[in-house]
Amino acid sequence: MVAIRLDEIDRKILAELQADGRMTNVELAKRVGISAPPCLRRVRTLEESGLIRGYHADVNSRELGFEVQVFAMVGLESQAESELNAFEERCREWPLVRECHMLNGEVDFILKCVAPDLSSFQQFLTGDLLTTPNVASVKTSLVIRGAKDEPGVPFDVLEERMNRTA
Amino acid sequence: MVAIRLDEIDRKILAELQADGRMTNVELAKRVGISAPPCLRRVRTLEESGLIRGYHADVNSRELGFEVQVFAMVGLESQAESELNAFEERCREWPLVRECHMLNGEVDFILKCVAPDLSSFQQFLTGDLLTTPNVASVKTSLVIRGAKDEPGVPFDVLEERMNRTA
DNA sequence: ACCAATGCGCAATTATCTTTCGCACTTGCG
DNA sequence: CGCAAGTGCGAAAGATAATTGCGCATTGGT
Repeated sequence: MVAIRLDEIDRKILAELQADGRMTNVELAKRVGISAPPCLRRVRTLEESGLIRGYHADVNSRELGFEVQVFAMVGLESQAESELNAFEERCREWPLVRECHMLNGEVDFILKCVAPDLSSFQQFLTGDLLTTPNVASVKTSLVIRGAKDEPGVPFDVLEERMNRTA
Repeated sequence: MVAIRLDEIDRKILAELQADGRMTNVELAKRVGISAPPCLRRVRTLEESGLIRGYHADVNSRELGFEVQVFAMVGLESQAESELNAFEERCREWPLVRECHMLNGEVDFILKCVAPDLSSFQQFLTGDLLTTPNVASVKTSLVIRGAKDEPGVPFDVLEERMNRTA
């Protein structure tokens, strides 16, 4: 994956598509100040370079019946690379685990999980997570309420940095 | 927001749009097994009902220069509702904070943060987060590497539940 | 059995995307 | 300095997709 040089227009495109991924190409072109064809070419380039990984509908999981969100801090017995990989692979296979990040510090992994209800989660916790070999400790915290949830890039910060460097 | 009754087709639509938010309506209709017009009508209904919150491009923040990801566990002095709201409002204003969740247990909030580099984050930590009134303790953990990151709904689990209930 | 309501599919219109072409600007070499 | 090659842009035309209106079938209730 080559490092693509991004100009102001590319960054605007990314910001707009992050805000509204279904925007039409003509609308996008209008907003970033160029005509449609070169705009589409830039988008394609951004997609092929991997800077745009994809587009996803943001589905309200709570309304769909996943009312429980839990963060789980996991510590392992062994931190050998093979063991770390093995645990990560397990996480990829568990549908209730939506995110898995390896951390520094005393905890090895943090997992973001969803579940339809508490008993479903407990079932997963005791039946799957805690019975996984090499798992030494798990501390879970229920999400009481969400105050902010905007995965993505803060483009305002990015612009500021670019202007400083330029 | 009324509770919408979802049939199999609606759930397929949600799953497909979560996987690929830019899919054309005709392609979507083909995949879920109906013709284009009723498919579009269903999508509009799902959007208006709030089940689909929006569509977003998934931008590779690391490639864009945000190489640092940090989870911050925050404890407050006072957990009065007004204080909780005040802290949440702060989080919404900080661009480096992408997620803020209120938790049960000893920690009051967990924050997912991004930053261009460590010093930027430290600047935010010492300059903003730690100087915020009512913040009692902050424990941060750097993300070493990400193993899974698929925000959204596990539709396979949902289908299984529906079939069991039906 | 009838009627209303809901949802699907067809067809036509409208909007959008894709492709091709030509032009202007920059870059590098003679 | 001049010229050729490469790159990016905008305009226009053909292809594709989205949207709307309407008729019909199915369902649920009377």
